[in-house]
Amino acid sequence: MAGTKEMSSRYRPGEVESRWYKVWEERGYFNADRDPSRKPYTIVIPPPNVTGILHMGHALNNTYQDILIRYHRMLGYNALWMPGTDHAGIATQNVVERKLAKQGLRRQDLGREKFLEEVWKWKEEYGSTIIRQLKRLGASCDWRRTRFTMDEDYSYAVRYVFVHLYKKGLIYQGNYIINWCPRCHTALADEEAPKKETAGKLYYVRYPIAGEEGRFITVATTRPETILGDTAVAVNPNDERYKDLVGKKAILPVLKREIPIIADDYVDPEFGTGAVKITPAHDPDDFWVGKRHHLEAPVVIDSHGRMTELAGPYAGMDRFECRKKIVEDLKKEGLLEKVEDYVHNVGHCYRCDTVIEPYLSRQWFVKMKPLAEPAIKVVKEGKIRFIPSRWTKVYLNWMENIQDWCISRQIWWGHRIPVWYCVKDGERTDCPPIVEMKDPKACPNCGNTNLVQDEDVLDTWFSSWLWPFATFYWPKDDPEVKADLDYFYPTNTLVTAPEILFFWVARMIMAGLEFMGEIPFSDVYLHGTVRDDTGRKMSKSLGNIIDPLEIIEEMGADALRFSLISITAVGQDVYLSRSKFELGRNFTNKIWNASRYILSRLDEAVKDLNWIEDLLLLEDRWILSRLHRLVEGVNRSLANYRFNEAANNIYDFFWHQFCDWYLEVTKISEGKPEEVQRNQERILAYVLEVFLRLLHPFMPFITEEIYQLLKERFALPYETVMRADYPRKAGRLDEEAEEEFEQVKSLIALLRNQRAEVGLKPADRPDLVVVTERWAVLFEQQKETVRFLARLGKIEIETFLKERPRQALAGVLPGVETYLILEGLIDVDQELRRIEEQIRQSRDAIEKKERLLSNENFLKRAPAQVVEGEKRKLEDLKDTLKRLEALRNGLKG
RNA sequence: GGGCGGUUAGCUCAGUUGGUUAGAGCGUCUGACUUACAUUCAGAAGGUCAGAGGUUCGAGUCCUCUACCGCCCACCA
Repeated sequence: MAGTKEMSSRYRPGEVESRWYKVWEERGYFNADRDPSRKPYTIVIPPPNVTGILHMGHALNNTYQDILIRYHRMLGYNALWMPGTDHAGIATQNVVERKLAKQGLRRQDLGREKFLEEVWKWKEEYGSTIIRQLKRLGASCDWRRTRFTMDEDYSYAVRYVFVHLYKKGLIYQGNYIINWCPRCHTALADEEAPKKETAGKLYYVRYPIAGEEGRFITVATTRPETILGDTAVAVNPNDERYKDLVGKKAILPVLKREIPIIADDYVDPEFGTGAVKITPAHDPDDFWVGKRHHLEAPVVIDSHGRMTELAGPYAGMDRFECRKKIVEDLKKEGLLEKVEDYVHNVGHCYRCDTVIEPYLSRQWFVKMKPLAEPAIKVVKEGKIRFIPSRWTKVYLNWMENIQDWCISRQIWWGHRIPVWYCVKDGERTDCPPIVEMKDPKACPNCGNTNLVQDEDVLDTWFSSWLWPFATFYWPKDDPEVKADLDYFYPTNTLVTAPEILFFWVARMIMAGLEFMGEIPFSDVYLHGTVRDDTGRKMSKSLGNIIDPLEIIEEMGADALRFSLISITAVGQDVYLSRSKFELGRNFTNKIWNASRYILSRLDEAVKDLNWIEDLLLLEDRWILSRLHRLVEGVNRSLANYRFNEAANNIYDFFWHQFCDWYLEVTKISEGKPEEVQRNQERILAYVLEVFLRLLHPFMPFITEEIYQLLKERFALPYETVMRADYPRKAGRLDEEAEEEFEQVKSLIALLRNQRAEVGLKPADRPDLVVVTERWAVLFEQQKETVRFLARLGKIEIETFLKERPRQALAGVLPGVETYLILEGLIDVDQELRRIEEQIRQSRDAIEKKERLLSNENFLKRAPAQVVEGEKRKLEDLKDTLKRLEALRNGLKG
């Protein structure tokens, strides 16, 4: 009563959700502290970028995590969801650079220190946006523990790891080709240099063979300016055409340098001429060929995209100008065989669209093979499992072919590489680089105090891969820290998108094993990608995003969460449109109204949920059994990460069993003693209460709101549904009640169907005669239910037909005939035709069943249970046919 | 070029180890303001489970091949 009066028929999620989130957070319900008396359950959040705003992918990802956390919290685990954000080096730096650009400034104008101050300022101001948005979603993280990958302690861990790996010989410096934007003058990650289909030309160029006048080897290239940096021509070792040329020299056009002709499997004999020019300094593939064959790598294009001194006569020219010029020169020399139009993929700077220049430079690497081996082992041994399991193969395949990891980035925002060089007179000395935990004061080799730190910062993933333990202040030498780690690590489940399986997941496994000596998590749940309803990935640039916050505003976080989970099958991509969220919105509305109704129905005298076994009616036994079945199923589904299955079962139970049937049946008061009615009220409240706990991980807000309203009426044992026990022990399953109530339901369904067919109005209440031996007792008991739900007048149950009612619509169920008395509405001929049709169908079915049951192999090999079932079905079919035939004869006669 | 996913009702998709007459949501059609809910209720129509072959007493489900769609990886100049 208190509360029920204010309950309007429209649920208002906005107010409810912000109110409860605040309460939960204030009361510390999200917090998890070490508690040896309870088992921990830990999830680390895949840290969103500080620049991030919540998109649908986050919404899906974090809903899964929140369901897992809330579920386990209710199961009694000490559940910790560790939150935080990632500094996201390049992305964040770009955001701040863009902001500066509006004031007409470049980062170089500010200088490193000032620029970093700007980034930090930006981070303080906007970095918590996504955290606030996660709260709107209902995320039950322990926010006290929120970490950032650039926190001081975290940076300590990063440095520790670098030093550790360096000392172990797993970090080294080497030359590498990176994506370089000559306009922005910065290195770009592969994903920041998207390949675009570009119309270009394929130039066929003749390289004369040294010492064999008039003989050529023709190569094809899209970038003739790189000829100047060629140090070899390569052919496939099995290519008969060129076999005799391997080992000989070709003369590089223009520069007239002699370069070797080499054989390498990399060359595809089918493409172009089957001969490839090798430019190790300006093509990533050629770079590796060059490595294998110990070729020189002259740099002919500089960081501004201009030709270097090594380009000889072209020095100082722009790379594209040079291309034109060199093509002309080749033509003049008669070395240009032909030019073809050619469409190929070229990397472009995602910021200014400049064509990327592959650029050779010195970078830091991590040797991956030694780290990968144990990480392969734990997956093969099943210590870490992927859900869905198909990702196991993808993971192993990548790990077994792993390449060394380039960890240096030429940007400013990030963890500065902890390497110092000994410098004298502005030049690096031959002293080895200094790599220490403490900033060095002097070179340990020569005592020189003029030390210069490496300019570069570390790849963002070099800090992210430590997330599962660095967030717990590892490797701080502190008993508290150690105890915390010992308790919460390894974590349980990692929930993420497959896009970062290699970037992040695989590396966390390696880091966990290397630094903790233990796997970082045991389960990896990989969910699908969120797409729009035409199948395109949702992205800002495509303009096809559906903003989760808008959906939350409009329909509530519960509706958003439930809709997402319900329509996303395990590991499948999900195609979204705004209308799909109506599913969840309508469900909240249904829950709200059913609850409102139940609360209003409860009699003053009803003070507890303890229903009395002896007073149970069929429908009560039925709904209780269905509830217990649901509890069992939901736990099974959740244990197997089948979130959508759990959600859909809960939905179906509540809407189509509990509301459509049970709630309706309990409205009948005729023939129900007072105490039985009171008992049903208790069951209504009981089912609702269990249902709320069952649903809570999916829809935390509305369940809490209603739970508290219920609490005003009943002495519920829990302060909050958040900390209530999850229903898990299935109560008794009452198969008899389920079967019998299904009989009643099908009788009602048949009658409703017939009513609709003849177009009866709701107010029309025809009488009914039911003839049945099998269900006579049951139907006699359930007369009121049938009468009420099928909107009938008088019902007579007979065990045999005394006299066929003349004006009646007949129906047949196994073991049952029904006669709906409809004076003046029956067309005998039409009736006859309808029954004839049913007889025909019935005979077909019987024939099919008899064929099956006369098959000896079936009888011999199928399980007895199946055979029994089929036999019973045949009996029912025969019974139905018999009744139909009797009906027909009756009508004819 | 490899690997993976998908193809089931008009649309979007479920369908756990092979076992009744293959389900849901939306949409469509018919009817209803039946005092919790029109974000609702009752009812209906709609499927040779992409195609072919195989295994089996029995296949949407397992195997092989084909077609189309999509994704990921890869060094085609």
